[in-house]
This record gives sequence, C-alpha cells and structure tokens, in this order.
Amino acid sequence: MTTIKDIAKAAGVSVTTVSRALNGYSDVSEKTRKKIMDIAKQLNYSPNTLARSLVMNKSKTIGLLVSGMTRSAVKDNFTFEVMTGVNDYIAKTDYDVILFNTNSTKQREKTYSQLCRERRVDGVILQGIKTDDPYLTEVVESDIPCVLIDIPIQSDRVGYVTTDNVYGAKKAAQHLLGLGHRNIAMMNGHDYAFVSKQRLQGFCEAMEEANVPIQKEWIVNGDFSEEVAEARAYELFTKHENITAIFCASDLMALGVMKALKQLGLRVPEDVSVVGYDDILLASYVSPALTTVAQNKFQMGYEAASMLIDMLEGNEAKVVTLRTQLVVRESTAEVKKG
Amino acid sequence: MTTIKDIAKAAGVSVTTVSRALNGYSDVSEKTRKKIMDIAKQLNYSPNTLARSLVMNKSKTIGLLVSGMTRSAVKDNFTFEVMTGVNDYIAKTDYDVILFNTNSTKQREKTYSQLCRERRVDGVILQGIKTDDPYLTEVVESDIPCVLIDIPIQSDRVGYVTTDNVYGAKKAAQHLLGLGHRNIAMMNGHDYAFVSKQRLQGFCEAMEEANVPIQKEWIVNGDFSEEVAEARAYELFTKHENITAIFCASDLMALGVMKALKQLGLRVPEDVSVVGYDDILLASYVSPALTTVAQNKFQMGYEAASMLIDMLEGNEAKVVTLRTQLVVRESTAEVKKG
DNA sequence: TAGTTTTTCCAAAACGTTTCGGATTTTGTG
DNA sequence: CACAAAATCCGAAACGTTTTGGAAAAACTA
Repeated sequence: MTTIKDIAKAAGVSVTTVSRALNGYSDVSEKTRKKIMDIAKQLNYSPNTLARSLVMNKSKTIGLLVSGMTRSAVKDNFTFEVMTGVNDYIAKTDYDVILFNTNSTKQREKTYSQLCRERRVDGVILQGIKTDDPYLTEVVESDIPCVLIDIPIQSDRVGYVTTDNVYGAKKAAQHLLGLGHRNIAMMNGHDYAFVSKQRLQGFCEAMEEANVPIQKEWIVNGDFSEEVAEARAYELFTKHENITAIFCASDLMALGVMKALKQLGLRVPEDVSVVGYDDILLASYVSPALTTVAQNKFQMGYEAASMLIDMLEGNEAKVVTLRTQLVVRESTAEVKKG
Repeated sequence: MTTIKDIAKAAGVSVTTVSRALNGYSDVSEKTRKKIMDIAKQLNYSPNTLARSLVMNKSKTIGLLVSGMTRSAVKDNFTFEVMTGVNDYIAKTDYDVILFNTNSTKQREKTYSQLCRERRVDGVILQGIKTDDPYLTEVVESDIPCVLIDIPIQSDRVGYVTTDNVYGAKKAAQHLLGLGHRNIAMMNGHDYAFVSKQRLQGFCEAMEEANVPIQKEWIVNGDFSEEVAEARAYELFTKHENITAIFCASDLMALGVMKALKQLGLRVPEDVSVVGYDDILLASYVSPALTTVAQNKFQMGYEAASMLIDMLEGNEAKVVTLRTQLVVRESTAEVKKG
C-alpha cells in the first residue's frame, strides 16, 4: 500500500510538501502539485484515514447505535427506515457510519460510550434504547456529541428528534371519539419508552376533553410486541365485552390485537375499531387496512444525522419535533348504536 | 482522554509495560498488572483503536456495501434482513461494521475500493450491486478479502454466498406446470443481475423438461421494480390474452403484476396464477397471499459475515449455496379447462 | 558463593499522517 | 544591483499504540 513517503521519494520532495499538495494548500507551486498529483494517481495512492484521524483527533465517522436489528424485528421497518434516513444524509457528507453491535451479549462487557470512545467516533446517533438502559445516561453524560431519537434528553452536547407523540395520540383518540366511541381501550408499549408516556398522555387528554371517563383497567401494556399485545388483547376483550375501540401505541401491536379479535370472533371495524401508531409498511396491506398515526421515520433519521453533523461543525444541539399525521383506513368505523 | 502514557506515569512504569499488562502478556508481574488495571479503570481509560489499528495494520472493521438503502426500497426488506444477519454474526466477534455510502453521487468520485482502502477495512461484504458496476471488478481485483452476495465470482480472496436460484426457479415453474398451466410467462429482473440469468435458466429447464415450448415474447424484464413490472405486465397481458400464469423473479415485481392484473379485470388466481421470488414480508400479507420461492435472507447475511471472518483468520474463500423453498399460498391455482 | 535461569521490566522504533516554525529560493521594487 | 517581500519548500515533532531486543532483578542450582 503506497504512502505519502513513497510519493515524496518519487517526486523528490518532502512528505510535508506532498501532504500539503494533496490537501490543496496554497504554499506549493502548481508545477510540483501537478507532479505530485500525477504520481499519486499513478501509484494508486489512497490516504490512510487511520493515521489522519489519529493526528487530527477526529475520525470523520459517526456511530449508529440502534436496537431492533434483530431477526424478529424485521416486520417493523422502523429501524431500517431510520437508518436509511441517516445514511441518506451522511452520504452527502464526508463522514462514514459505523454500526455498533448492541443486541448481543457484548452489551454487558462493553458500554456504548466505551465503544464510541474506542472507535473515536465524532458523534453518535441512538435509536431504540430503553430509558432505563444504564448506558444511556453514560453516553449522555459523556462529552461525545449525540442525538437521540425519541428520547427527550437535552444538553449542550445532546439533542434529539422526535414526533409530536402527545398530539398524534390525541388525534387518534379524537378520531375514535368522533366516531361515537366512548368505551375506548389503549394498548400501550412499556414503561421504558418516553413515547409510551407521551402517547398515553395524548390519549388521556383527548378523553378528558371529551368528558369521557378513563377506565384504568382498559389501559394495558403490550411491550411493543405483536405476540404480547395479542395475548393482552385476548384477556382484555374477554373480560370487558363492552369495549368498542382500542388505540394501540404501535402498528405491530395493533396487528396482534386484530389477531386476538379475530380469534374472539369480533369483527374489525364492525364490532371493534382499532387504530395503530407508526404507519409501518404492513399497515396498508393487512386486511382491513389499518387506521394509524403516521410518522416519517426516514425523515427522523435524516434530521438526526443532519443535526449531528451540524453539531460537529460547531452548532449547538437542538430539538426537532416532526409532525405526525392521522391516516384513516378501514379499521375504524362508527360505533354501533345499541 | 486518558492514554497509555498517563497510566504509565501514574503507575511509575513504562508504556511498554502498560501495554503488555493490558493485553494480558505474561511478562508482567501480577502485582504491577493489578496496579495498572486499577489505574486504568480509575482513569476511565479506553484504548485508541485508531492508533492500534495503525501500528497493527488491521482495523478490526469490515465494510458493508449495500445498495437498497434507499427511501424507495423499504418495501423490500431484503437489504435489511441481510444486514441483520451480518450484524448478528459480527456482534459475536470483536469486529465492527462500517457502512459505506453507495447510493449517492459520491459513488462517482470515490470507488468502493478507495473507500475500503482509505478506511483500512479488513474485509468487505458486497450486496446488491449490479454486475456491470465498474467498481465491482475493482474490488474483486483488489487484494481486500471480500464476500459477495448473489454474485458468483470466486478467487482466493473472494467468496460468495447465494441460493440455488436455478433450482428455485425450476421449482416455481414446475409448480405452475403441475397445476396444468402451459401458457406461462416470466417477469424477469434485468440483465445486470446474475440471479436473473439463473432464474431464467431454471424456468427454461422446467419448461423444456415438460416439453412446453417457451414463448420468447412472454419473457420480459421488470427491472426488479414494482412499477416497471406493473407497466410491463399490463402490456403483456393485453397483448397476449391466453397467458394463464406468470413467474416473477421477485416478489416486488409480483405485486406490480398483480396490480396490473387487477386493472385488467383479471382475477388471481382464478384467471391468472402468479408466483413470486424472495418471500418478502408482504408476500404473506397481500391478498391473495403470494405463492413464492423463499430464500433465507438473514442467513445469507449471517453466512457471508461468517465466511469473511473466517477468511480474515486465514481460511480460504468458499462458496455457500443456500437452499430455497417453494411456499404455496393463494396466488396459484389449477388452470381453467377450456 | 558464583553461575544460570527465570521473571520482570524498559528504551526506542515503527505505523502514516498533519502541522509548526523556519529556511531557502524566487520575484518584485527602487 | 541590493534589498525586501513573496512564494515555495522542508525537518522534526506529534498523535497513541505495539513490538523488538535486551537489560536488570529475582529466583534458583550446585
């Protein structure tokens, strides 16, 4: 592998000059620059970024720390779409993305911030980690610039991008209320996600503003999992036959709920209306198509990357809140009179 | 950020000793090792992999070069599933994955092998690049160990993992033939994918063995795109009304084909049987559910990563061919008599 | 005790860059 | 032509590791 030294030797100049020539400094004559460039090309030179990073003290890499890169999570393109957004923005810069392995046992031995520090990433994007993850605080407290997705923590070195979860959930609930439903349940995620709290809040706000009493036992946690949600929904709907609608904090859980309803012989939307959250790909393909609150996952990743690069260039951390959109499909209908 | 030097100073030993203590060499007494370890922990030390990589001449990173990380490609989890497989294996090693940006304009200025060489990746996995990509040969001819996905090129430094495309396509065609179909069309991908050639071959073999003449004008290219396939299918089925079945080289194209058929008022499977390839997530959710040839994308990624790490540890490049499986759903039926 | 082996440590070079401070050469000015 | 200014170049240090080839100290051996 050819180095700057080889070029220097071939061109009969010092390594300093080669370096400065290649990097476009002005204190090298056009003649020698040309010569150096030619030799570099001829020798098929590519700079060793490791060496460069070492001396410049920046690696031009950002770390991407996602959960949800698991075999079971493919149904939920959430992670992938976010990654795509990140990649899309980063592709326009001179940064590269390094993917950190988080879903394995290695998580125990090496903390996130250790990973980041070892690889000397310039910044990091975190997605999908639980709020009680002991390493979350560690990263946030470290001085590594970082942007979080759907975790509202902010400092001068950490920003986040999220969506208007409260309002999104509120719209979903209001949609059901508008259809005449009063006995509305909610399938929430788990307590270790901020979005759960926020969506619950939005749900409650809508109910309260409509003067509809909230039944605590109608609000259950499905752990953001299709299977768990199915089981919980099965219990819920056998115990409380008067529920006519349910708002789910994720589409995946909505799918599970619909399975449970089918098993119970309840029709969607004739007997029970269900609305999801996320607008994953499947939402428009299942039957009946799922009414849901759409969030632009691609843009979330894109904005996160954009903010991070901004921060690396000296700007300060921000918070970006994207708008959600209620998309009404076939899984919701007016409540049956009677 | 604390370095080995800081530790050395604090412990009153040389950097050599610190290095060797931390790396578990035997020529340092347990007493000083303990002391060094303690100080390292106390100072919150993490090794600088950049420096390490530089001197050891290996970076413990592998490059992941995928196409299909685009906004439009989210329907097709193919890329994501492969990535997940790769990640899953790599997570068990001490390597990290660096994601290369390929889908952008940057592709023009920097070649893949340049990217790889600059970042000093130890090896690279390529997925989804076209066979006429000028940079493909460049990577293959470079001395960087690499494993290709679905591109049958082999040398001592490059291996590949693929599936039995010929046999898979053959099974699909035989399924249709077994249902009594004789007028079978094929929606292929494009000429710049090996899998297209192989699937075409499998299709033809099945037809020939069944003594069914192949109609050249019934074999069209859908460019692996839903939209293109839809347009081509529309033309095809308006022009040739006697076609009763079609084999598509990807599920996404099969979806496009089904859309076209719907537009034309043709029912699936009553009027036309459709079989796809890939078994993407949507295949089982669309209506009618798609009969298709399933390939284990996760495993493809997993095997690729496994092979690459093997190669980096001195073993030689291999070729791994995974089995496909015909999964019969609702989009195929016996041909109508008459 | 003297010699030998084993254990424990270290100085210095190397990896491939960038950059600081200054040196040398060329050009311009009167 | 002499001097100043500008243009062009370079040596050496630095980044944080690993490794080589010994050296010093400790532990045995006879």
